[in-house]
Amino acid sequence: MILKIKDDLDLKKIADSGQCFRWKELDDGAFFVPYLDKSLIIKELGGGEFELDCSEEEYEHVWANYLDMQTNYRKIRALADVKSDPFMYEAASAQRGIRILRQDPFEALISFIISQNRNIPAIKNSIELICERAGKLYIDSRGEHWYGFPNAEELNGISDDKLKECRLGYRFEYIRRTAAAVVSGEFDLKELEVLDDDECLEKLQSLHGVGLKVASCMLLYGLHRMDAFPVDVWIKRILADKYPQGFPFEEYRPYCGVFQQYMFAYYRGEKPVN
DNA sequence: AGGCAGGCTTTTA
DNA sequence: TAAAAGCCTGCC
Repeated sequence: MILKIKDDLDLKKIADSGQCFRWKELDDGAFFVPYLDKSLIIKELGGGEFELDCSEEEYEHVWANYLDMQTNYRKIRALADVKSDPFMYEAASAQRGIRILRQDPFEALISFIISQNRNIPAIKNSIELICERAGKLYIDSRGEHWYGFPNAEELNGISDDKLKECRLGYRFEYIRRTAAAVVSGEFDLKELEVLDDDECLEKLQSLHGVGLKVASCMLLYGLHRMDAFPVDVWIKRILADKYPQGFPFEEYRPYCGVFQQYMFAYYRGEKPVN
Protein backbone atom coordinates (compact mmCIF):
# COMPACT_ATOMS: atom_id res chain seq x y z
CA MET A 1 0.00 0.00 0.00
CA ILE A 2 0.98 3.65 -0.34
CA LEU A 3 0.82 5.80 2.76
CA LYS A 4 0.57 9.55 2.42
CA ILE A 5 1.16 11.63 5.53
CA LYS A 6 1.92 15.18 6.60
CA ASP A 7 3.42 14.52 10.01
CA ASP A 8 7.06 13.70 10.82
CA LEU A 9 8.39 10.30 9.78
CA ASP A 10 12.07 9.76 9.05
CA LEU A 11 12.88 6.05 8.93
CA LYS A 12 16.65 6.48 9.00
CA LYS A 13 16.49 8.74 12.02
CA ILE A 14 14.27 6.30 13.89
CA ALA A 15 16.54 3.38 13.02
CA ASP A 16 19.55 5.30 14.35
CA SER A 17 17.81 6.82 17.35
CA GLY A 18 18.80 4.19 19.87
CA GLN A 19 15.21 3.38 20.86
CA CYS A 20 15.00 0.21 18.76
CA PHE A 21 17.80 -2.16 17.84
CA ARG A 22 16.46 -4.50 15.16
CA TRP A 23 15.50 -2.30 12.22
CA LYS A 24 17.61 -3.06 9.16
CA GLU A 25 18.28 -0.80 6.22
CA LEU A 26 18.03 -2.69 2.92
CA ASP A 27 20.03 -2.11 -0.25
CA ASP A 28 17.34 0.03 -1.87
CA GLY A 29 17.02 2.33 1.13
CA ALA A 30 13.89 0.65 2.46
CA PHE A 31 13.75 -0.53 6.06
CA PHE A 32 12.93 -3.96 7.43
CA VAL A 33 10.90 -3.50 10.61
CA PRO A 34 10.15 -6.49 12.87
CA TYR A 35 7.43 -6.41 15.51
CA LEU A 36 6.17 -9.46 17.41
CA ASP A 37 5.33 -12.12 14.78
CA LYS A 38 5.09 -9.60 11.93
CA SER A 39 7.48 -7.63 9.79
CA LEU A 40 7.13 -4.63 7.56
CA ILE A 41 9.19 -3.37 4.68
CA ILE A 42 8.72 0.34 4.35
CA LYS A 43 10.31 2.75 1.92
CA GLU A 44 10.14 6.51 1.67
CA LEU A 45 9.15 7.69 -1.79
CA GLY A 46 9.33 11.42 -1.10
CA GLY A 47 6.64 14.05 -0.86
CA GLY A 48 5.27 12.50 2.32
CA GLU A 49 4.66 9.19 0.57
CA PHE A 50 5.78 5.77 1.80
CA GLU A 51 5.45 2.35 0.25
CA LEU A 52 4.56 -0.45 2.69
CA ASP A 53 4.42 -4.16 1.88
CA CYS A 54 1.23 -4.71 3.88
CA SER A 55 -2.49 -4.33 3.36
CA GLU A 56 -4.32 -1.21 4.46
CA GLU A 57 -6.07 -3.35 7.04
CA GLU A 58 -2.79 -4.55 8.56
CA TYR A 59 -1.49 -0.99 8.53
CA GLU A 60 -4.51 0.24 10.44
CA HIS A 61 -4.44 -2.58 12.97
CA VAL A 62 -0.71 -3.06 13.48
CA TRP A 63 1.70 -0.61 11.94
CA ALA A 64 -0.12 2.67 12.44
CA ASN A 65 -0.11 1.84 16.12
CA TYR A 66 3.51 0.64 16.18
CA LEU A 67 4.66 3.81 14.42
CA ASP A 68 2.48 5.90 16.75
CA MET A 69 0.79 7.58 13.82
CA GLN A 70 -2.08 8.86 15.97
CA THR A 71 0.29 11.29 17.68
CA ASN A 72 1.05 14.63 16.03
CA TYR A 73 4.80 15.21 16.38
CA ARG A 74 4.76 18.54 14.60
CA LYS A 75 2.56 19.81 17.39
CA ILE A 76 4.92 18.41 19.98
CA ARG A 77 7.96 20.01 18.32
CA ALA A 78 6.15 23.34 18.41
CA LEU A 79 6.65 23.36 22.19
CA ALA A 80 10.32 24.17 21.56
CA ASP A 81 10.58 27.93 21.33
CA VAL A 82 13.50 29.30 19.34
CA LYS A 83 13.94 32.31 21.62
CA SER A 84 13.66 30.76 25.06
CA ASP A 85 15.46 27.50 24.21
CA PRO A 86 17.44 27.78 20.95
CA PHE A 87 19.35 24.55 21.58
CA MET A 88 16.15 22.51 21.88
CA TYR A 89 14.61 24.23 18.88
CA GLU A 90 17.68 23.34 16.84
CA ALA A 91 17.76 19.76 18.14
CA ALA A 92 14.06 19.15 17.44
CA SER A 93 14.32 20.73 13.98
CA ALA A 94 17.40 18.73 13.05
CA GLN A 95 15.93 15.48 14.36
CA ARG A 96 12.45 16.04 12.93
CA GLY A 97 11.12 12.67 11.84
CA ILE A 98 11.85 10.75 15.02
CA ARG A 99 8.78 9.18 16.58
CA ILE A 100 8.49 7.19 19.80
CA LEU A 101 7.57 3.69 18.67
CA ARG A 102 5.03 1.55 20.49
CA GLN A 103 7.30 -1.44 20.88
CA ASP A 104 6.63 -4.72 22.60
CA PRO A 105 7.12 -4.09 26.35
CA PHE A 106 9.03 -7.31 27.03
CA GLU A 107 11.43 -6.71 24.16
CA ALA A 108 12.02 -3.15 25.33
CA LEU A 109 12.67 -4.25 28.90
CA ILE A 110 15.19 -6.91 27.93
CA SER A 111 16.82 -4.68 25.31
CA PHE A 112 17.47 -1.85 27.75
CA ILE A 113 18.78 -4.19 30.43
CA ILE A 114 21.24 -5.36 27.79
CA SER A 115 22.06 -1.78 26.83
CA GLN A 116 23.69 -0.82 30.11
CA ASN A 117 27.35 0.12 29.90
CA ARG A 118 27.56 -0.72 26.20
CA ASN A 119 27.49 1.07 22.88
CA ILE A 120 24.82 0.59 20.24
CA PRO A 121 26.66 -1.87 17.93
CA ALA A 122 27.33 -4.17 20.88
CA ILE A 123 23.69 -3.96 21.99
CA LYS A 124 22.45 -4.88 18.52
CA ASN A 125 24.87 -7.78 18.42
CA SER A 126 23.58 -9.36 21.65
CA ILE A 127 19.94 -8.84 20.70
CA GLU A 128 20.42 -10.48 17.31
CA LEU A 129 22.10 -13.46 19.01
CA ILE A 130 19.20 -13.77 21.44
CA CYS A 131 16.67 -13.76 18.61
CA GLU A 132 18.58 -16.43 16.70
CA ARG A 133 18.79 -18.68 19.75
CA ALA A 134 15.42 -18.17 21.40
CA GLY A 135 13.11 -16.55 18.87
CA LYS A 136 10.85 -18.06 16.25
CA LEU A 137 11.88 -18.25 12.62
CA TYR A 138 9.74 -16.29 10.17
CA ILE A 139 9.80 -15.56 6.47
CA ASP A 140 9.10 -12.06 5.17
CA SER A 141 7.38 -10.95 1.96
CA ARG A 142 10.63 -11.30 0.00
CA GLY A 143 11.07 -14.90 1.14
CA GLU A 144 13.93 -13.91 3.46
CA HIS A 145 14.28 -15.57 6.87
CA TRP A 146 14.26 -13.57 10.07
CA TYR A 147 14.07 -14.33 13.78
CA GLY A 148 11.52 -12.76 16.09
CA PHE A 149 12.36 -11.43 19.51
CA PRO A 150 11.57 -14.24 21.99
CA ASN A 151 8.68 -13.85 24.38
CA ALA A 152 9.34 -14.46 28.07
CA GLU A 153 8.61 -18.19 27.86
CA GLU A 154 10.90 -18.67 24.91
CA LEU A 155 13.72 -16.68 26.46
CA ASN A 156 13.31 -18.43 29.80
CA GLY A 157 13.34 -21.79 28.03
CA ILE A 158 16.80 -21.74 26.49
CA SER A 159 19.81 -23.29 28.21
CA ASP A 160 22.46 -21.36 30.12
CA ASP A 161 24.97 -22.29 27.46
CA LYS A 162 22.86 -20.84 24.68
CA LEU A 163 22.14 -17.69 26.62
CA LYS A 164 25.84 -17.29 27.39
CA GLU A 165 26.58 -17.38 23.67
CA CYS A 166 24.69 -14.08 23.44
CA ARG A 167 27.65 -12.22 25.01
CA LEU A 168 25.68 -10.60 27.75
CA GLY A 169 28.59 -10.53 30.19
CA TYR A 170 27.52 -9.71 33.73
CA ARG A 171 23.99 -8.96 32.41
CA PHE A 172 23.45 -12.70 31.90
CA GLU A 173 21.98 -13.12 35.37
CA TYR A 174 19.82 -9.98 34.99
CA ILE A 175 18.23 -11.35 31.81
CA ARG A 176 17.77 -14.84 33.23
CA ARG A 177 16.07 -13.62 36.38
CA THR A 178 13.89 -11.06 34.59
CA ALA A 179 12.61 -13.61 32.08
CA ALA A 180 11.92 -16.08 34.90
CA ALA A 181 10.07 -13.45 36.95
CA VAL A 182 7.83 -12.60 34.00
CA VAL A 183 7.10 -16.25 33.22
CA SER A 184 6.26 -17.13 36.82
CA GLY A 185 3.95 -14.15 37.12
CA GLU A 186 6.06 -12.78 39.96
CA PHE A 187 6.50 -9.73 37.74
CA ASP A 188 3.40 -8.84 35.74
CA LEU A 189 4.02 -6.47 32.83
CA LYS A 190 0.28 -5.82 32.46
CA GLU A 191 0.05 -4.56 36.03
CA LEU A 192 2.34 -1.69 35.08
CA GLU A 193 -0.41 -0.13 32.97
CA VAL A 194 -2.50 0.93 35.94
CA LEU A 195 0.39 2.53 37.82
CA ASP A 196 1.39 6.18 37.51
CA ASP A 197 4.88 6.97 36.23
CA ASP A 198 6.62 7.09 39.61
CA GLU A 199 5.00 3.89 40.86
CA CYS A 200 5.94 2.28 37.57
CA LEU A 201 9.60 3.30 37.91
CA GLU A 202 9.70 1.94 41.42
CA LYS A 203 8.13 -1.38 40.48
CA LEU A 204 10.51 -1.85 37.55
CA GLN A 205 13.51 -1.18 39.77
CA SER A 206 12.52 -4.16 41.92
CA LEU A 207 13.92 -6.26 39.07
CA HIS A 208 17.53 -7.30 39.49
CA GLY A 209 19.59 -5.33 36.98
CA VAL A 210 17.06 -2.55 36.48
CA GLY A 211 18.00 0.84 37.87
CA LEU A 212 16.51 4.27 37.27
CA LYS A 213 17.91 4.68 33.77
CA VAL A 214 16.74 1.33 32.41
CA ALA A 215 13.38 1.75 34.15
CA SER A 216 12.98 5.17 32.50
CA CYS A 217 13.78 3.69 29.09
CA MET A 218 11.15 1.03 29.71
CA LEU A 219 8.57 3.69 30.52
CA LEU A 220 9.34 5.74 27.42
CA TYR A 221 10.06 3.04 24.83
CA GLY A 222 8.21 0.03 26.25
CA LEU A 223 5.13 1.64 27.81
CA HIS A 224 4.94 4.81 25.72
CA ARG A 225 4.96 7.12 28.72
CA MET A 226 5.96 10.20 26.73
CA ASP A 227 6.98 12.22 29.75
CA ALA A 228 9.56 9.71 31.00
CA PHE A 229 13.06 11.17 30.83
CA PRO A 230 15.92 8.64 30.79
CA VAL A 231 19.20 10.19 31.90
CA ASP A 232 22.25 8.41 30.52
CA VAL A 233 25.84 9.55 30.09
CA TRP A 234 24.91 11.58 26.98
CA ILE A 235 21.96 13.34 28.57
CA LYS A 236 24.14 14.07 31.60
CA ARG A 237 26.62 15.79 29.32
CA ILE A 238 23.88 17.76 27.59
CA LEU A 239 22.32 18.88 30.86
CA ALA A 240 25.72 20.00 32.15
CA ASP A 241 26.64 21.65 28.86
CA LYS A 242 23.36 23.24 27.73
CA TYR A 243 21.22 23.45 30.86
CA PRO A 244 23.53 24.39 33.75
CA GLN A 245 20.57 26.17 35.42
CA GLY A 246 18.44 23.01 35.21
CA PHE A 247 16.26 21.51 32.50
CA PRO A 248 12.88 23.26 31.97
CA PHE A 249 10.70 20.18 32.40
CA GLU A 250 7.51 22.22 32.75
CA GLU A 251 7.92 23.68 29.25
CA TYR A 252 7.92 20.25 27.63
CA ARG A 253 5.40 18.33 29.70
CA PRO A 254 3.84 15.88 29.00
CA TYR A 255 6.38 15.14 26.27
CA CYS A 256 9.72 15.46 28.04
CA GLY A 257 10.71 12.04 26.75
CA VAL A 258 10.25 13.09 23.13
CA PHE A 259 12.53 16.07 23.67
CA GLN A 260 15.01 13.87 25.48
CA GLN A 261 15.08 11.77 22.34
CA TYR A 262 15.62 14.81 20.08
CA MET A 263 18.48 16.04 22.27
CA PHE A 264 20.06 12.60 22.52
CA ALA A 265 20.05 12.01 18.78
CA TYR A 266 21.16 15.54 17.97
CA TYR A 267 24.04 15.70 20.42
CA ARG A 268 25.23 12.18 19.68
CA GLY A 269 24.97 12.86 15.97
CA GLU A 270 27.41 15.73 16.27
CA LYS A 271 30.19 13.29 17.04
CA PRO A 272 29.02 9.84 15.98
CA VAL A 273 30.37 6.86 17.87
CA ASN A 274 29.04 4.17 15.55
C1' DA B 1 19.17 7.30 55.49
C1' DG B 2 21.41 8.26 51.54
C1' DG B 3 25.74 8.94 48.87
C1' DC B 4 29.86 7.03 46.90
C1' DA B 5 33.79 3.88 45.31
C1' DG B 6 34.84 -0.25 43.13
C1' DG B 7 33.76 -4.11 40.35
C1' DC B 8 31.53 -6.23 36.66
C1' DT B 9 31.68 -9.01 31.02
C1' DT B 10 32.46 -7.89 26.51
C1' DT B 11 32.83 -5.00 22.55
C1' DT B 12 34.11 -0.89 20.22
C1' DA B 13 37.01 2.87 18.84
C1' DT C 1 43.67 1.27 26.74
C1' DA C 2 39.48 3.77 27.83
C1' DA C 3 34.86 4.16 27.30
C1' DA C 4 30.47 2.26 26.51
C1' DA C 5 21.68 4.59 26.54
C1' DG C 6 24.49 1.36 34.31
C1' DC C 7 23.63 -1.52 38.26
C1' DC C 8 24.88 -3.98 42.51
C1' DT C 9 27.26 -4.44 46.76
C1' DG C 10 29.58 -2.85 50.64
C1' DC C 11 31.11 0.91 53.28
C1' DC C 12 30.62 5.23 55.56
